[in-house]
Amino acid sequence: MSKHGTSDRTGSAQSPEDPRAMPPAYDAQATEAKWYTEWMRRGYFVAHADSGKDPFCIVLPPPNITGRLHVGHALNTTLPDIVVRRRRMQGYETLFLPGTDHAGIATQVVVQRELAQQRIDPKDLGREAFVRRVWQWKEQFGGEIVEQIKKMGQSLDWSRLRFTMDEGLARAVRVAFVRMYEDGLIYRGERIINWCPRDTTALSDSEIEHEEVEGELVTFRYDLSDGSGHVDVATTRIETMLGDTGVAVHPDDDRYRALVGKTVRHPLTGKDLPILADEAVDPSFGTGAIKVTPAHDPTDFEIGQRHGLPALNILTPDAHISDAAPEEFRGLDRYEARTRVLERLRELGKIVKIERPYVHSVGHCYRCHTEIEPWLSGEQWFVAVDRLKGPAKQAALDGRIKFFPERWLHPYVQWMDGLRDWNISRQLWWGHRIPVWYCANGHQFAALEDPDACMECGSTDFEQDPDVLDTWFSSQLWPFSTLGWPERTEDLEFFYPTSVLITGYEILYLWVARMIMSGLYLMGDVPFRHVVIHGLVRDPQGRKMSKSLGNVIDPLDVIKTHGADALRFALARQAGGAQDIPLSQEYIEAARRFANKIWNASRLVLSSWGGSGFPELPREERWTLPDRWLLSRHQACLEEADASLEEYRFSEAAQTLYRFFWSELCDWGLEAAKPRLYDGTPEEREAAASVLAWVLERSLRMLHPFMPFVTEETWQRFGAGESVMIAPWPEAHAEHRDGDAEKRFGFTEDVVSEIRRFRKAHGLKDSMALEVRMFPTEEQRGIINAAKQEIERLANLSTLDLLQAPGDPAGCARLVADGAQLLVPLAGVLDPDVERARLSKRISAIEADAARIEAKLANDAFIRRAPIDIVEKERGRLASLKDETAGLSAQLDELG
RNA sequence: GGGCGCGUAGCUCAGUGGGAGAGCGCUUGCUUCACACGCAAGAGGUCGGAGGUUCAAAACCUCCCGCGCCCACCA
Repeated sequence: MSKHGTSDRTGSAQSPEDPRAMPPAYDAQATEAKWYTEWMRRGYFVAHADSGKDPFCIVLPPPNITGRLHVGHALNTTLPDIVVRRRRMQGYETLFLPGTDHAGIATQVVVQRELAQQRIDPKDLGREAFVRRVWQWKEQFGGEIVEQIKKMGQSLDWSRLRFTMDEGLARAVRVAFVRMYEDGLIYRGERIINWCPRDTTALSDSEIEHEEVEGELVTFRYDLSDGSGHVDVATTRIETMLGDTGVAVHPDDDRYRALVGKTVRHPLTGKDLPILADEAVDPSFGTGAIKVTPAHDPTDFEIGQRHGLPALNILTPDAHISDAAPEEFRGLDRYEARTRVLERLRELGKIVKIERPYVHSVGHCYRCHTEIEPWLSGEQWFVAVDRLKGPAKQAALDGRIKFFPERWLHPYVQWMDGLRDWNISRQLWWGHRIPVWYCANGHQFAALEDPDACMECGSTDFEQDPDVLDTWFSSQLWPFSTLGWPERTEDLEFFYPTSVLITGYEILYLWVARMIMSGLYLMGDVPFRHVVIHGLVRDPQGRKMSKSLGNVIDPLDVIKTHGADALRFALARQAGGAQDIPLSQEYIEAARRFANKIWNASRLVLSSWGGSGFPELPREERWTLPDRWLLSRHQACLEEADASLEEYRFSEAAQTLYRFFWSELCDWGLEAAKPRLYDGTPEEREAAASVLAWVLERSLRMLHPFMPFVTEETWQRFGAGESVMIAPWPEAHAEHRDGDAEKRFGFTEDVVSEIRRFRKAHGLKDSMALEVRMFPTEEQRGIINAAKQEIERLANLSTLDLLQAPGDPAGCARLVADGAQLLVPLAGVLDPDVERARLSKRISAIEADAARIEAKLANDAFIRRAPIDIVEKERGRLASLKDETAGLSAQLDELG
């Protein structure tokens, strides 16, 4: 790449050899293809733990390898990249660490589905062959995912790419498991778990999605065994009564006090079931008595435990009626059984009433959406959370971990409070196999390495637990397992705790909360200091993106047509306050146009600026009013963007930059500089170009985290360094803030706009230069003199004459702008009707304004209580409005 | 049952105590030496409703209406 600045390009025509030659339209495709490779080649993404800089680390939430990414991932990777790129420019040693997640159940399901299409039953393949198939799947989609992420421009350190089942992380999982096992935090137990009958595996509480379902609440009758009466109980799952082993009432319930200790007779099995008293029963619900089904309901299981009731499991793993039930129901699936049991009870006259529809909440599998069965599946592995949740809660409460936005703290704390032991065993093949072995002599042991013999007795007759771990068990280690834990690597020492975690609210509990627990337990410190929660990307109608709706957007399609910068900016511009993001074509197109705007603004500035390197401002004495205004606005933009980004308010920062760049820099700053750029003395040209170059170059740096490609491509043309990626984040210049310049330039904007309005109202051609006279106040005279040629150009005036005495308004159209009277000697040629309409409209608008202010000022309480500067401001506004109406009204009178 | 978010221009949304904003769409004019992926001007809003606090409310408080989400062992 050739260096620039060896020749003076000012005013010279662009030639193909000119390295600054820029075509009139920005070419995102070419630029993006070029720069990502180049950044990689130069090693900009690679972190160095020994650089001596302060560390800044974000681990990417690892996408599942279930398939290609969707635009939700574009958001998920872009927001952290924005943060990382800015911190890198601020001089931190940044590590943005990529990886993918094996996503146990989710991936197993998609691979099974694929096999099903080839009519292959995983059981026929066997465990090992099946797992090999999944690894093949991983190789394909893991690779595609990486390519997708690269296309988005994310500055991830690919030399540290990890996968939740790679060798190092498998080791981490083992060490974590064994440590927790030996510490008594992991135990094996038999209790009711959430069972997905379709995936035939247990699920944790967090993997259940509750949904309102219309069912029926059936109240049926249990007759007392001694025939002396009955107890009525209600249920929404009548088939489970096949597994009833008792009836329970509240101990203080007088209605049933006499029945406690007696038995009822099961109408379908003939067995006697005890009536017992337990605090868990809510006497105010239904009949106040409940059927107890220990094998199929968590509450009932606990009641059964307390009272020594047997657990009668009447369901098979795929939710058919098991052999434990009476013969006539065996083999039925749960819904058929529901109907049949109801029929039988009705025949027996045991149905008391049926409430239908009865809306209640039912758990569904978060992967396949099948109704969950609370089920006694046999032994499962659990993480005991009591010792983990306290510290995890405390870390958030005392601010060691901060949530952005802060309102997510409360759901987190509440979730921790209500947390119960975590079921981590899954009856799947794809995942980290539980590192526990059982020997023929009944020993059970956990081991870091696959053993050759039983660690207790040396027996070689042993086998490993067939289950795998919940995929989130490995995910929870992500912030440190990826850095090398359990080894005390340089990376781990340097980058842990990581700085920020940025992710969607949907995995706050599944993932974020657990990383905090495990980080505190295994590392002794929080896994990250800030948690930034963002929303979900939705379709333009606000619907979730899903394959079944067919509204999934592949980020690569967007990038192909609009560019990665456009996608990034569109997302960032809408990513505020953890709100969901309805991603519409319009936003993306607006962002694409913005990239083009950046390109063209750069084109203009670079064609005028002859320097090379970081632009330097001219001496302050040379700054014109538009310069001062622009520098002031630019500084304001930096301050606002910085403040927003420190709090991770991406949309706010993006909007601030967008507005400054387009509405201020381009619409006014560049336009106001043109008189000097095109018609000024060489000194004026250079000064104007330098100010623009200085502001633009810094603006490109500020925009770089959002739009890395277009900013790099344009920034290169300054010849200020290797890459904008590693250029410093702009330093603040508080001294550039200039309220006076902003006020004065605001006046010139008003004058220009007023003249443009006038021209438009009368349909005067843009090409027709107007002559305008004014008799300004001293203050106005100063302002006009400071920006006369700018006003003339912006409003397309032939001359703007400043009179020494009030001019004769006869024959002139009168305009007012911010209290200043402007005379346009054109009255004779203007349509009086149009002029009258124009004047009337302006006058009534002003009068409405004035009336409101007058009412305010007439309010005694306002004068007394409002701050003096507010009152003065209103007085000033009123006075100037009065001035304006006076002139306009006079003219209206003259027109008759 | 508990908690949270949202309701502002036709659409999507920003705006948290002092003159109602942006993008897109719409109307009108303009190929002017960065950009028609553009420039300029304009139309369009009882800021969900009702009370309250305040000199002053789109913003703060209360209630209500509507939409959405999360949590919960409502049998």
